[in-house]
Order: sequence, then structure tokens, then C-alpha cells
Amino acid sequence: MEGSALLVASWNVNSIRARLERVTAWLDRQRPDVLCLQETKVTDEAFPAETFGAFGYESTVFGQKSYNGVAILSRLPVEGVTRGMDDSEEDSSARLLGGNVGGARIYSVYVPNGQVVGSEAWEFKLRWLARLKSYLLLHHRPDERVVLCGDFNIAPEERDVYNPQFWKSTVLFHPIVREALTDLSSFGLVDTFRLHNEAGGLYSWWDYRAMAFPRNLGLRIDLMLATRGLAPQCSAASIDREARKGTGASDHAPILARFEL
DNA sequence: ATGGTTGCTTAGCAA
Repeated sequence: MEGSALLVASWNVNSIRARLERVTAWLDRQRPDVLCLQETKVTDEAFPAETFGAFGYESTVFGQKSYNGVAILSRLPVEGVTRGMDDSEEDSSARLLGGNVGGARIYSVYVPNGQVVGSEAWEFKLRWLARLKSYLLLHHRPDERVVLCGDFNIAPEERDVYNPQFWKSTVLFHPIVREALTDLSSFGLVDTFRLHNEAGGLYSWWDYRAMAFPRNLGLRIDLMLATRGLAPQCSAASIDREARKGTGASDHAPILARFEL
């Protein structure tokens, strides 16, 4: 894979079955090498792998009924697939899927939302993030080529939130959860988007309600975090806001990053 | 700036 580019994308689709036509049309337009999906909301048996196969993408899936679910669609072979964190914690949610693609290790990540600060779901979110850090420490080194792609349900900085004063009391931008992301990143992870974009007001998620998207009332909670061993190879990073437009869109936009390997 | 939607699965939950 030396000397070739790897275009990696990630998209919380909020049900792959409800979004199938949009996703295939987007794949045809963008032709990424890899697309990580979150919130597929479908069992592995019912995942529309044949449809993606017809578009040239192999499906690697880790799903469950109704909720959560992650997948990796790839035009290149995927090897060394891992599902979940394989630690001692009781956790039935399908939120982490890894595979080796084109000279990098790629994870599709769906961090728990957390619902409300102080709730059980919130504690689960914080614990899950701590477990992910432990997973990285156990299985990887920061000088390896690894990228975590997905819906982190955390906005890293003030410029990633349209109204920080309001959102800092919520699960998406509370100081505690921002600190959890900082701690995760201290493994040696770089927010690839910020290698190539400085401006605020660039978001990846907008609430379905209250005309949030046309008013650009959003947050940047979908991230591609690359190890410091891979980040220098990141030559471009973007958010495809176009894909959020119109009726029948996911509430998240796809994000992209290009790596020169 | 949490009323206001969407997608499960079937009235309520999760996001």
C-alpha cells in the first residue's frame, strides 16, 4: 500500500435500512475506499450487504436489533476484524468494530450518547470512554497507523458548538465529557479535521427539530481521530454538509479524511 | 436556543 491514497469516510446514518438509497447514491458520488457506519439499527442477518456488494463494497458488520450497530464498508479487503472491546465489562451494545484496511487499522466507533448528565446512561458513556482508552493502551501504540472514525457524541471545543453556554450543561459538551475525550486523546490521537480546518461553525450533526439544520444550529460530534503515527499522512479532511440536505436525511453528515500511505 | 423530528416497534424509548 506504499504510495497510495486511502480515502476514509464515516457516517452516522440513523438506520441503514431507512437510509439505503441515500448511502448508495453517496458512495457512487464520493467513492471512498472505506465508509464506517454508525447507528445501523439492524441485525447482521438483515444488513443489506448484497446491495453494497453491487456497488463494489464489502460489508463488515457488528449490529443488533433496533439500536446502535456499526459497520465498515470497504472496496479493499478487510482483515483482522474485531467486534467490541473484549474486556470484562457487561456490555451488549454493538458500538466498536475494527479491521485492517489498506495499511491502516480502522475502527468504526459509536460512543454512547449519555442521555442526561447524571443519569445511568451518562455514567455508562463515561465508563465506555475509559474502557476505550484501556483498549487502545492494550492493543495499540500511538506510532502505529490507527484511526478511530465515528460518532463520539462529544464536541471537542467551543468552536464546535453553536451555543456553548447552553450545551455545556448537556451530555454532548459537558466539561466532564470533554475531559474524557481529552483523556482518550492523550493516548496519542489527533483530530484530523483540525489539521485542515480552523473555522468554527462547521458541524456534523443538527437536531431534526426546530429547523436546526437550515439555521446551522449544530455541533461537530463526528470525528476521525488518528494516531500520531498516522496523522502526518492525513492530507485532507472535511464534512459533507450537502448530504444533510433535503427530506429523508440522517441527522448527521458524513465526514471524510484522506491519508497518503 | 428542550415545542416543533425521526426511526425503531407498536406506546414508548432513544437520539
